[in-house]
Amino acid sequence: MVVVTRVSGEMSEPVLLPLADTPPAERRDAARNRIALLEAAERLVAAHGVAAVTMDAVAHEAGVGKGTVFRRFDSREGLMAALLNHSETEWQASVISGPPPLGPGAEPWDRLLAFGRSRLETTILHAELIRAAGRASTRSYAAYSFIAMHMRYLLAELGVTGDLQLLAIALLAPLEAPILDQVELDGIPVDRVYAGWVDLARRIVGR
Amino acid sequence: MVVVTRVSGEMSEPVLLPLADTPPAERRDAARNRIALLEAAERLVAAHGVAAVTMDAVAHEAGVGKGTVFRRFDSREGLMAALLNHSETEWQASVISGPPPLGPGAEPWDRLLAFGRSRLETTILHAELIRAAGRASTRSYAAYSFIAMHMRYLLAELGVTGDLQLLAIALLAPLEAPILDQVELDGIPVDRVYAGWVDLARRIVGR
DNA sequence: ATAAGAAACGGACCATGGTCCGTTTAGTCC
DNA sequence: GGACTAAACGGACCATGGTCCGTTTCTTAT
Repeated sequence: MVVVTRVSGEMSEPVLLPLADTPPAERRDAARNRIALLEAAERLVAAHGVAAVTMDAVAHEAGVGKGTVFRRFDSREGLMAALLNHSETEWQASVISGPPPLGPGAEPWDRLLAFGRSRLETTILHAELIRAAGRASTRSYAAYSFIAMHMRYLLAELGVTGDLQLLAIALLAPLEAPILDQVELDGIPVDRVYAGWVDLARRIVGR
Repeated sequence: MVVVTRVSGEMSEPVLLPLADTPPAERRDAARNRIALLEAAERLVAAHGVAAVTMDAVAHEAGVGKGTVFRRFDSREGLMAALLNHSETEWQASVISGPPPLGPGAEPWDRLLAFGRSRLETTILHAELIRAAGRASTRSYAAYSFIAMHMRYLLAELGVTGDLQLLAIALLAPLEAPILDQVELDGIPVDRVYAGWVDLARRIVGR
């Protein structure tokens, strides 16, 4: 939303130029509370783990009413998804502009391998949060669309042809929390999962 | 567990030969209640959908206390997983001994394609239940191990070499509910998902 | 048949996610 | 600055999953 300070002279026409269908902008108190809640939640996670992040607890820790938590984040899953997005921002930055081979500058194939490895590790690292975010993590979860998009980009760079969206999903799936769940139950070590994934990538890309 | 009827003559020795660490066998009332609960739950699903399957509702419908429901199935997810297993039994039978190409008798490649298609449809059909079963659906969910095992078998038949377990997971992943969730959000039609999966299979199998 | 022990039962009770609505507060317009 | 409106607030309230423990029922041994 673009705010134009009132033109002092005559013709004191419109002052707000809402871009397309931009949401009406957040009220100050609302914004303040969002931040307070996010920080409170982070504090709770750090101190007592994801399980301790109760809606009541967060509300209390942030010094607001419970209703406020729900108005801001819709549900517990929504709150978790918000935490997740925050956590993954740094990772995204390193993909977009960090050092190679994860960041730009390396050969596509090497970037792909680095991407897979890094994604696998990040998923494991955030596993608790991802599970707690449930479906919200794939929905509003900005992180996911980024991941899928980048994968499509890498596949295109590698000259892969076909339904890139579907191929990207297929290549990403074995690195996602729900699938990893299945794997870890059998006690397979991470390195083997990665090795299997590389083999898969080779077959898909055609190397 | 093997039960040997008492030998009428002398030497009236042991009567129960528990195999290895077989659980102590279910008491009559327990067994009766398990069935009553399962049927009650099925009735509720049929009548009002998965969402209406409340633990209280099931208990009431089965004419049993709530505690009993939990003792039998551990949790709501556990109950859902049980329902799921029941639903999938028929499908499993058609894979094991039904008509080709899903059942035995067809070429491995054709069986693989039929398997993928059928699995995709079944997942969509049971989507609600699968979601409601959550993690229990991959854990105790007997159905899943069957699926994975059959996929490994087909890959082996096709002469695929490598980490078959991992490849099976990768090939199955795009047909699973959580991944399908992502796809359906973008409104991709089922046929396209299937086509994408076939392409994936081709690349993995090497055709 | 009876007694003893183990296992199952049932429903009150607790914790937590989610809703509702009367009250308060940030913006806006004069 | 004061009035007005829409949005945000807060916490009582509800629904539902899950636990607990005193009571009842099955099973086995005598």
